[in-house]
Amino acid sequence: MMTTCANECAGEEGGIGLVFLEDMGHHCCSKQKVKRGLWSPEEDEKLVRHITTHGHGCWSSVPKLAGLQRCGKSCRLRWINYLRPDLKRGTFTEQEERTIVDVHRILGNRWAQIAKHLPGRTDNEVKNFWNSVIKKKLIAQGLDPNTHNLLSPHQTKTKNNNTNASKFNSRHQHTGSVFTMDTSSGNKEIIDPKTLAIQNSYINQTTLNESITTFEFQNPNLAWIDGAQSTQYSTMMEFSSCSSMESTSISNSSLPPSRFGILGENCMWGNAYEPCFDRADLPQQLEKVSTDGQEQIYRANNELNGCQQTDNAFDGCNFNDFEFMDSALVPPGICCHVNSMDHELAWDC
DNA sequence: AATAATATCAACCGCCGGGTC
DNA sequence: TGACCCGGCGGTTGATATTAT
Repeated sequence: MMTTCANECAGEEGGIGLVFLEDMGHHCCSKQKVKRGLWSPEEDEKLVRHITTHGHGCWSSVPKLAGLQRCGKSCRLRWINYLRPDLKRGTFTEQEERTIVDVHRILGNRWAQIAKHLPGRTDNEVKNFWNSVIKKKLIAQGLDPNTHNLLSPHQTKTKNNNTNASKFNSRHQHTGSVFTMDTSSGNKEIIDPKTLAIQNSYINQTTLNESITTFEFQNPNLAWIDGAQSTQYSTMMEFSSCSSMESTSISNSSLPPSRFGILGENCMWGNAYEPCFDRADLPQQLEKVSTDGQEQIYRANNELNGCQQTDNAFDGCNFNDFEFMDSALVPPGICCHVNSMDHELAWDC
């Protein structure tokens, strides 16, 4: 028989000098006077003593059993976010910071999921750290913290005066990249990135030569890769050919190194660099590399679209600063560049 | 030293999905 | 089948700490 929280909470009385909530909020404790605000050391002690002795059981019954004038939700939150013995305190390490950025790129604001990749950290802690630190760093580097894509010059100007973004745009524009056109599908269905994140997008593999293999995300709804809402082509990435999941590096490639990692059991994340030209003009602005069945492989022309060499603008900037630009999910089991975690995300340029 | 502005983070609020009746 | 409860989650708030003026 289920015991209702309201019944359990009935009869509780507020103490003197505390801030109590009456007749509002806390739907589970609507008939109870509950204290709000910061927890006192005495309350913490009561809660810890109760949970270490009896376990929390039903959270709604914890306040009464522990002698607290809080609602069950508040007790649960206090325990999970602050009193739990396995919590890691202190500032986030660089490794943790990278993990947050990497996983956030895949999952978005799913803080609880992200926190699972950081032992001892809570979703609340991760969320606060993101909002107060990481978000600002990304913006300072000209990246949209929501999509992890480049901010447009306008957005960059609006959100931040830092000029790194425009510098990076310039650099990006002469990066040769390989793409593929999906000429067989007219499917423009827009897919939720979060949904895509849990799908096993099939990848088509094309070997261009002995050392370079390209992989195509065949799902035509690859909006997620470059942040566009719907595209009919998908970004290609270059990988060194190898036969296992062992770490490898790209050789003899004009591309900056791509980064990949394994996320959970069923998916893998990675990033690549995208071209700077308008998608609508894609076929005209790419040099055809090869044709393989229905797929046409293109390489971006370095001189296209008015993109000029602007290396000087990047003196002193490490390309690693921008390695986490674009990302995509690929299913596990393919071989690719997997040394992402070896790369430092250098926040300072 | 005083005040204002900004950053940090603990806690709350409201919603949602799953389970039970 | 619908109402209710609970745990969990993400967004937001507000108190406090820190930094700038």
